[in-house]
Amino acid sequence: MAPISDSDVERVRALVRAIPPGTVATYGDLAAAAGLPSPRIVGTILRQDGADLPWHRVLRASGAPAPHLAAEQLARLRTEGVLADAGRVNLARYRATFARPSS
DNA sequence: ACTTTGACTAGAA
DNA sequence: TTTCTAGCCAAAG
Repeated sequence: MAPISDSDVERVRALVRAIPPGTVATYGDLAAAAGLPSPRIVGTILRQDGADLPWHRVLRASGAPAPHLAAEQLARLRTEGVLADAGRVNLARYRATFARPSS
């Protein structure tokens, strides 16, 4: 399968940077907006090149963060006004909207 | 070249 | 509601 191109990486990085403070996005949202075939790719990219991004605004589809990041991530979100209930954010309320490769 | 891993998800149980 | 399963797909071993 096609390796992740540099342009894909940059596209995802730009999208993450574009998530407004106080809002969040899911891996699936980013994958769709970047035109990637699977949300896993977004995780792979953030693992490799996400250290300098506001990665704490990226959640799973359930509204909960990835398990190994939960503590740190929820703490950071709290400081920008994103409140989590029982370890999960109310996506209906905080989710940022993305322009997708339109039809 | 093959197998396992992982910052995922939707659907079933 | 939660946990489990199957599908996913690039990277790492």
